[in-house]
Amino acid sequence: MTLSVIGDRWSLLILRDLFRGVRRFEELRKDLGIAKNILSDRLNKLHQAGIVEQQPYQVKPIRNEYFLTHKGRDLSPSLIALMHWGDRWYADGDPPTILTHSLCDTALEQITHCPTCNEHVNTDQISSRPGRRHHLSKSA
Amino acid sequence: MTLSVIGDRWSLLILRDLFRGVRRFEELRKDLGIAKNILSDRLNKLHQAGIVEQQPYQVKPIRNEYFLTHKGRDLSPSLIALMHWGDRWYADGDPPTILTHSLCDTALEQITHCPTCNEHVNTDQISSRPGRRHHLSKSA
DNA sequence: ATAGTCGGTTGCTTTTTGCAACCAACGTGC
DNA sequence: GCACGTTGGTTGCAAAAAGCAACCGACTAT
Repeated sequence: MTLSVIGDRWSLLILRDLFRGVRRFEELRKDLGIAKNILSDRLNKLHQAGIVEQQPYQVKPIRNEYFLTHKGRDLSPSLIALMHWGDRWYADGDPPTILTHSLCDTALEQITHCPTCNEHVNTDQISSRPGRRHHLSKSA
Repeated sequence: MTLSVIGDRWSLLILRDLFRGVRRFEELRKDLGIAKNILSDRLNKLHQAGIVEQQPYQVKPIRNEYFLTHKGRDLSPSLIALMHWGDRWYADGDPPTILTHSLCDTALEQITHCPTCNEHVNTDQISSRPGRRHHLSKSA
């Protein structure tokens, strides 16, 4: 499910840019180097999925600015985590984008937390178990 | 960069399965419904990218089990975040996979944390600023 | 020995993406 | 008012990626 929405070459990059405050079609296209028809298609699909909101800043012809919905902003932990991963393993200088706490401008961290032990959990202390459903699905 | 490695329809799903403990080719194929040639290709690419490790459990012909490397396990915060997002917005019952703290079997949480304020940050308190580099790149 | 499974590879079809051309409506200069 | 550039698209065609079916060698179970 999740990846049927954002699991292509461009959607996450578009979302990252929207997150970063890029709003207009042409800005997105230039920044990402994406073909216009694909960008158009992805923005519409993300809109249909309720992740992106279109706000016309002009009618005749309709011209939109693109914003993240609540559902879209709710992807931020994923984006932060992916960006940090890229920074750790592919850093060749300063990271291109830093997400910060708007109140103090500090770069944010992602923490995996155990509510029972009330402590930080690092990656080799993570197990997995299936949910109650029988069939496996593509929820992530 | 990041998305040139994991930004396709299957890689994240494969990683999620590996994370979940699926080890063998045929298991992956059945679970995901992916074509064999694509699975073969993705596993090789992930191997080349240093994300997946191949351990032969049989020679003649060589047959591998697939494991995550440290670099691969380091994607877990991203996977957790994406799975949680899917659970929140597309839940139709119990989540298909639950990641837990191996010490106490509690389902894990993802927290966005500000090291300066030393507190949890929710999505509408997040800003972004560019890193020092001039050109924009695809690091996440 | 026969059948079935596992982990692939090869070749072909279908789907997705990329690219270039085009277009309508606006803004800008004159 | 008119030419010219910009923005935000759409359309049509070529290229790349993914899906599908067939095959294959080595093992395993009967």
